[in-house]
This record gives sequence, C-alpha cells and structure tokens, in this order.
Amino acid sequence: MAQARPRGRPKLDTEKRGNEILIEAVNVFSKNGYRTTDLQEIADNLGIAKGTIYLYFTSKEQLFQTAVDYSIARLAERIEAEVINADSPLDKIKAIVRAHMKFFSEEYALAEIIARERGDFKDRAEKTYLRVFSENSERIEDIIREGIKEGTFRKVNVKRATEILANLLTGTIYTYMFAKKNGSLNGAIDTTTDILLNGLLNERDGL
Amino acid sequence: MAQARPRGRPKLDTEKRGNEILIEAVNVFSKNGYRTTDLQEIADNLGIAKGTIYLYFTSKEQLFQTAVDYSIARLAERIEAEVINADSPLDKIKAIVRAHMKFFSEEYALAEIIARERGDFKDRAEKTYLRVFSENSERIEDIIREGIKEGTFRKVNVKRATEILANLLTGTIYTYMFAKKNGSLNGAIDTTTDILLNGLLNERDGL
Amino acid sequence: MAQARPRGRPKLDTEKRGNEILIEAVNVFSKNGYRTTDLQEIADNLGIAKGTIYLYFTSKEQLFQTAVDYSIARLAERIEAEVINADSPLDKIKAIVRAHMKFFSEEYALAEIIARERGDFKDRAEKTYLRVFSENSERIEDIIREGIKEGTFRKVNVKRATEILANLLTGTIYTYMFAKKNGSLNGAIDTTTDILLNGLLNERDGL
Amino acid sequence: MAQARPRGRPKLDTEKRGNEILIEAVNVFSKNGYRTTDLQEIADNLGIAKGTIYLYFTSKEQLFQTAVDYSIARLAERIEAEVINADSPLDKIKAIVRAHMKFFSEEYALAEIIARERGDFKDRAEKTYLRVFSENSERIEDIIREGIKEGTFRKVNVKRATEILANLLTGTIYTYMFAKKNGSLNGAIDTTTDILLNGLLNERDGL
DNA sequence: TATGAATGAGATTTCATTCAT
DNA sequence: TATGAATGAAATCTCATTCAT
Repeated sequence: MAQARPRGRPKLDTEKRGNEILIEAVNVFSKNGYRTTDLQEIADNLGIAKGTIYLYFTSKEQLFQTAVDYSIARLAERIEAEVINADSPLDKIKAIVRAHMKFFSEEYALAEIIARERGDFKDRAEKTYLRVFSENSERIEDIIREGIKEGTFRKVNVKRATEILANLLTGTIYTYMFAKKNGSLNGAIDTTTDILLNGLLNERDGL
Repeated sequence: MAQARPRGRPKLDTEKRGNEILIEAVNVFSKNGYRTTDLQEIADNLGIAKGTIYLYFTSKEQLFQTAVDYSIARLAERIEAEVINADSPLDKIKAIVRAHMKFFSEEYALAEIIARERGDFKDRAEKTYLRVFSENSERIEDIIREGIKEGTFRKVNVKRATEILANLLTGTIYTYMFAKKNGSLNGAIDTTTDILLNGLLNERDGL
Repeated sequence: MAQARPRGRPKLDTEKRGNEILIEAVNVFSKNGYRTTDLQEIADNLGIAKGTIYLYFTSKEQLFQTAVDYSIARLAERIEAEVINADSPLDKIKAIVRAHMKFFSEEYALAEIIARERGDFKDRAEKTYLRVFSENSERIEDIIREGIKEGTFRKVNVKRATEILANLLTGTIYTYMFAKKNGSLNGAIDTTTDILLNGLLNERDGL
Repeated sequence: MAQARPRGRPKLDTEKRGNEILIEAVNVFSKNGYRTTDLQEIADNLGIAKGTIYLYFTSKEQLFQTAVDYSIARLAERIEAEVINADSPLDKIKAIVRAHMKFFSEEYALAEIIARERGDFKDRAEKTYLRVFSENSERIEDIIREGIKEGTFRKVNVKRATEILANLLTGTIYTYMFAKKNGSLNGAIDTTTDILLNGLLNERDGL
C-alpha cells in the first residue's frame, strides 16, 4: 500500500500504520471528497500527527489514489470470490452482477471513493476505469463467448455486450448509493440479472 | 442562471453576458474539474475581469452548479426532442437510449460536467441524479407500463426496470468518454437497444 | 523589476507598488537573510497583505533574486557615474575603487544582499558574479591596457591584474561592513588605491 | 566538536564518530548551503540514523557552525605551516598569500563553508571574520611593521594595509571557486603577490 | 456594469528535533 | 550509544471573494 519511499524516508518495517492511515483515508475521502478533506481530519481520527501521514504517503493526492487502488482491489477480490463458485456461463454472469451489487451495498465507502475519483481526477479515473475494465472484460468476453458456444446466449457482438455490461455495472456503482432506498438488495440483484439475461439468453430461462 | 437584474433595464445584454460566462464555465469546468479550475481562466477566455463573474453568479460553487443544471436541461431537451417523434412504447424506449448516447457523443462538455459533480458535491450530485431520474422515471415507467399492457414487454417489475435502464444510461455517461469506441455511434446505440430490449420484449424483435 | 506575469496575473499598470515591495524586501532580506525572512514581515512593514507580494513576484526566491539584481544595477550605476568623470587610466582605476567603497558605505543594505546571495544561492551567485565581473572586466582590462600603453602602468598580465582588482573589491564588499569601524571612508579609499597602485615594496622587486 | 561525553568512557570512539559526522557535514553543507541541507542526507551518506547526529551535536545550527570553525582552524594551520618556513617579512607576506590560495584551491569544501556562513548567519560570520582577521592581523601587522623598519616596505598605514590584504584574500575566497582559472595556481599566486608588492604603476605616484 | 488590485484564510508539505526502544 | 518513527511548528503559496474606482 505505502508507496516506494524517496531517499531518506524512514524504512518503515510496519505496514500496519500505513494501512491504518489508508483505511481512515478511505472513510474521510469518501465522506468529504478530495478537495474538502483536510488531512488533519484523518490524522485526528487516528490520533496521530499530520506529518506522520507523509511518512507513508508522498502527498495528499497519492494517498487518495492509493485509496482508489485499494478499493478497486477489494472489488476485484469480491468478483473473484463470487465467480470462483460458479460453473456455467450463466452462473458466472450472475455472480459478476451479484459481486458488484453486494460490494456497493456492503462496502459503501470503497465504492464511493471509486465514484469520487471520476469527479476530481478524470484522467486518472480514465486509466483506473480502463485498467479495471480490461482486467475484467477479457474474462467477461470469455464467459459470453462460452455461453454462445454452448447455446445458452444469443449470438451477440461479444465486445459490445461486454461493454454494455460494464456500463450497466458502472452506472450501478455511481447510482446505487443514491437510489438504494427502494427494496431489498436481493430483489435488485435478481431483477438486474433477469433483465440482463433475458436479453442474452437464447432459450428463455423460466419463462 | 443570470443573477438579480436591475428593474426596468433591458434584460437581453445581461442575459447574454451571463450565458457567455456559463458556456465558458461548462468548458473550463469540464476540462479541469471543479477544484482545479481557477475562475481567472474562465475570465481570461472571455476577455473579461474575474470580478465580472460575480455580477452574474454569487460564487464559484453556484456557477458550477448552474453549469450542471444547464447541462441537465440540455439533456432533457434532447430526450424530449427524440421521444416526441416516437409513437409506440418500443420506439419511445429506443428514442430515450438514442437521446442519451447522442448527447454524450455530441455534447461532450455538458455530459462531462454532470459526471464531474460527483467528485466535489456528492450530496448535490445525488439530488441532481434523483431530479433527472424522477423527471424521466415517471415517463419511463409509463412507457414500460404501456408496453406491458399492449403486450410488447414482458411483465417485469416496472420500477426496477426503470432503475436498471437509468443505471445503464448513467454508466454510459460515465464511461463513454473513456472507452474510445471502436465502432460507430449508431452501432453502439443499436446494440445497447437490442440487448436492453430483448430482455424486455415478449415477442422477439427480428429474431 | 516585477517579472513577466503568468497568464491570469493582473496586468499591473503601476510599477510603483512592485518597487515598494522590492525596496522593502532589500531591507528585510538584508537584515535577516533569506531563510529567516518571513514574507509576512515585508508585507507588515508595508501595511499590505502577504498575498499581494505574489501579484508582483512569483515566489520568495524570485523576490530575493530580483533584489540582488536590483542591488547590482545600483552598483553598476555608481561605477558608471564615477568613471564618467575620469579622463586618464589612473583616474579611472581610482574612480572604480572609490565607487565600490562608497557604495558599500552608503548603500549598506544593497551590498549586504549581494553578499547574502553567496551563502544561500551559490549557483545563482556564481552567475551573478560572472555577470558583474564580465560586464566590468572588459572595461577594466581596457583601462589597464591603455595605462600600460601610455606608460602609466607596468607591463602586468592584464587579465590577472583585472581579476585581482575584482577580488580586492569583492573582498571589500564582503568585509567592509564588518571592518568599517576604524577610520574614515576617504582614508580607506586612499590607502586602498595607494597600495593597489604603488604596492607594498619600497624597492621594486625584480622589476 | 563532539558533545558531552559520559565520564570514564574511552573517548576515542566518540571522537571518531563525531568527526565523521563533522567531515560529512562539511561536504553536504558545502554542496547545499545551510538552508537546503537536510540532516537526513548527512546521516544517509554515513549510513547512520538521523537521531545519532544529535548525540554529537546539539542542533543543525551548531553542527554548521562547528563545521565553519573546523574549516577556519584548517586554514589557520595552513598559514602556520607556510609562514613557519619564511624568514624575511617579504617571504612571510608571500607565504600568507600562498597559503590562502592553496587552501581555496585544495580544500574546496572547507573554503566553501566559510563563504556560505554569510548567507544565513551574518552576525556569526562577522565574528568569524573578525576572529580570523584578528588572529592573523596582529601577525600581519607585525610583519609589515618589521618590513618597514628594515626598509623592505614603504611607510604605509600598517592597519590599513593589513585590512587591504585581508580584503584581497577574502575576495579571493569568495570568487576563487567562481572564476575558473585559465592559468595555473602558481601563476595566480605569483601575479597576486607581484601586484600586492609592486603595485600597478610604472612610476611610483607621489612617492 | 465592469474592472482588477488587494485581501487573507486556509492547506499542503517539510524537517529539525524528540524519545521510546 | 544508536535507532528511526513520530511529532508539530512553521511558512510558502493559492485563489475565491471583495471593493474602490
């Protein structure tokens, strides 16, 4: 987490302190956004001095972006954990949708950080998006392709379909926190999956 | 968007100058984001003094949010213009998708402003989202309901389906600028519509 | 004095304010040195806000170095004013010595600034020195050369002699303020000139 | 230079470590100046912890000034070593000039430290100068006085002449590093001595 | 209305110094 | 003695906002 240290920076054996700061940074940045956050608040919450943060992170911006990277890594883990138990292409697609929506629901601050990056650091966010997208899109493409081959999915343009799924999930990140009031998480997952799949399925599922 | 205007004066000049500032604000905020934008840049681009901006807008924040509101109004107009020519529920849904995607494609800066709001003004962005959403969602719900009634659409949960469409479109806003499309805009519109609809349609369209 | 303004910096018609700041900067830097000087002190002395300084100078360092340049320009004027009234090479050399010593004596703060640069900005000071030196050394070389031709001066190595004169004068800058207690300025000028011209020896050594 | 040492302990190790720090401090301060030097750099270069420096020196300032004192002591040794072999007043003056110029040439960092003090510690530098000056000036005055008595030197104002010699030598310290000598060190020493002793004039002026 | 110089609060960042180990 | 993580005071610089003209 803590980045490569410039010369003269203490060789911090303990990543623990760095992680504490990172976690608190996620919370505070998530609450206030980048601009309005005073590193003093992070320091105060941890009961440390402001200067200490600079032993672990080179700048406010780098701390923020490390927090984004951290959040993305957590999301990736989520996806991994859900998909690993799915066998069929159908279940895998369901798992990916479920992973995203549970993540946004259960790790509010992490999701918020990702959404915030878009506003304050568009260029970095673009790279972030493409990184995440390309990491996942190949996997998704394979799933769709496999589903088409075995006859479960219609013969859609694989790349486009992947992109649309990404858009749907991204949009869900950005809006879920806003619209989350109505109904259960499971309901949302089910409906989203249902609509998405009934656009993909060749043979209608339980219809 | 222009501020308090002295009574009895012709309002045209005032409105014009206020609009010029607003348009330029859209461009600059869109390029830099809120935090990094120096009002001086807006003033310079227009060849006016920085203080002049304060004759039309009360603060940087208000200028930014006026720019967001402006962008949203433009989007609403777009939707309106597309939907008005559509008769069937099917065509209306297609029109809505098309309107969004053309907007993002053709009015880059306006779309970018909307996406940017999330970084620094999460609470306002939430309201913005809900406003756009509720302005549109009632219409969309009606369309879907109508489509279900006439047998075009499956019997889905109307509110949820509306939300999902919103997520998909929102996601497209946030990512459109990132994913340099390989194909044409029309292709993207068509595929998105196709996948969306074939999840909604009772009878498959052209399959 | 005030440097090229970055884009967006007010087009300050009035150099007056910039000059006031510069003069005060000379005083304060001269008193405290670079490091210990807080720009607040300069602002306070002038009854202006700290931020105002940044309308005229881009940074503390640039202000300091502008102050150095200013001091050097004043010294150059001094030299010019003294030398212009001298006809013979002999009188010109005397005038140069006199100009330096009067400058240090009468424009304490300006001289101090020049001396201070050496400590805090060695590289810049080197350039400063070489600039001043090369501006003057050609003139001095010409004077010495002329004096040799007309038989007033011994046939010394012209470049070396020039350098030695420069060293003597530079040393006087750096030490004059320290050693100025004993005796009159005129006495100091006379003796310095005398020894420079006549040397220490009673009987010329190997001449 | 080493600080309070626990009683009864062998002092050699302590002295050694303290000296290492001092030598490295000379190098780093000489390179960066006082302000820009981070004690961490000194520690890093020695492979010790920054805190260790504080076991030997009470503060950054004290370390710097110890480094200045050290440099001056080395210069004094040089002078001593050169003068001790000279018999006549003439040779002694030559030896003093030679000692200075060799010092600046061969002990760059030490000379640089002395020159640097002026930037941040003017008052201390004044004391430093006066200390060096008075340590040497009495000796120089004696030499000149002796030279006058035996008829080698002209009947100049002894104190003034001493001061002038000091200025010339000080100026040489401050500029030697700047003016990349074209010729040899010996050439510079010879010409400087020559002009100091014989002056510039062909025919003595009013002598 | 328009100007743009001036303001001054505020935030990031550095680094000498301390101190628990 | 030695370490090096932690401290926190301090200072530069920015820029939204004001206001006299």
